[in-house]
Amino acid sequence: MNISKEEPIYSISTAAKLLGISIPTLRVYEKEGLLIPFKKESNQRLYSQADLERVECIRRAINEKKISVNGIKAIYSLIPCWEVVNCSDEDRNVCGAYNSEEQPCWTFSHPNTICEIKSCRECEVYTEYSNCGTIKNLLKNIIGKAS
Amino acid sequence: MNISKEEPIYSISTAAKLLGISIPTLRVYEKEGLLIPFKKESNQRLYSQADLERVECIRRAINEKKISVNGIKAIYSLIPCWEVVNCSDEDRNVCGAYNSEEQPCWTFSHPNTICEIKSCRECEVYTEYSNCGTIKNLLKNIIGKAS
DNA sequence: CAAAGTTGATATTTATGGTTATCAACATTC
DNA sequence: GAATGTTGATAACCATAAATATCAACTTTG
Repeated sequence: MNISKEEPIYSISTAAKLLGISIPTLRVYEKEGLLIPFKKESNQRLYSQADLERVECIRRAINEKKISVNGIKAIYSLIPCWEVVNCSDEDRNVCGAYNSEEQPCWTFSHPNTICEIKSCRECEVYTEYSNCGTIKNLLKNIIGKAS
Repeated sequence: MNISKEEPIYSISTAAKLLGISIPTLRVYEKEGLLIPFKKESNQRLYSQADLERVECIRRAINEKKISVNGIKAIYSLIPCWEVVNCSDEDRNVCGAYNSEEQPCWTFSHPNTICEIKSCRECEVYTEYSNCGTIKNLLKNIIGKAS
């Protein structure tokens, strides 16, 4: 079931335990914009299974591939979000994400764009294409449609 | 004149001096596949003005943007070289670069592909699109043609 | 042919990014 | 309402990536 994988159910302490890392580390990843945990009204974080896998992915990039956090952010910023969400030319002009090479698009607020109302945590760009090793495949697919 | 900017004229010691870095650092960048200096028959390296600018670009990524060397390599690997050189489907199947997310395409040998005969140092992929902040623009252009 | 510069490789240094510990204030739970 | 867990923030730690120093062997240069 897809729904269960996306369901935010783990508190930050259990998430940390399941991942074998500390709580501050999870907060740092979030602060850096690598992660968007669900937040309930009380501002408490909740993590889904998909979130945990995402973190494992990030950890592999840092610890095995030796890519720095800022490197990961730069890579995320290359995702052609404008094509995935198919935003308008006007949107692109005013969108900080479209013109950034340092921050993932989901770290921006998107006033006056199609993304304004969307929740980035649930956006396809964030959920589908910022996982391990899918970005180049996305590029292949998108560009493939052209030629 | 374009020709003078590409002309390999600086020895490694003068290149290092001009850049304000040490000789081993230049060798490391090369070993990592970030740089392809010209080599004369004697195996001695020669650097062009364009090479120097390229190194400055790399240094900015490392020192200011805080992107690790492996991060830079991963970013370079996302350049859609297959589209730039317009290689065939068969080429893509056998090309290590097409399927790598860790190494820039120019760090591969390309037997039985269109790139086999090309010198990567002079290839458009290497010279045009692996400089500071041009990759996302390249993506915008290529994808723009599609829609 | 002597001097200066190059080669690749290894060892060393150093700067810092990634992680964690700790804190007071607040929220939740039973 | 007592115990447990959360929040954000600051400070400390530590592993290691990035840079450099050094080496013997070999080239080039004047």
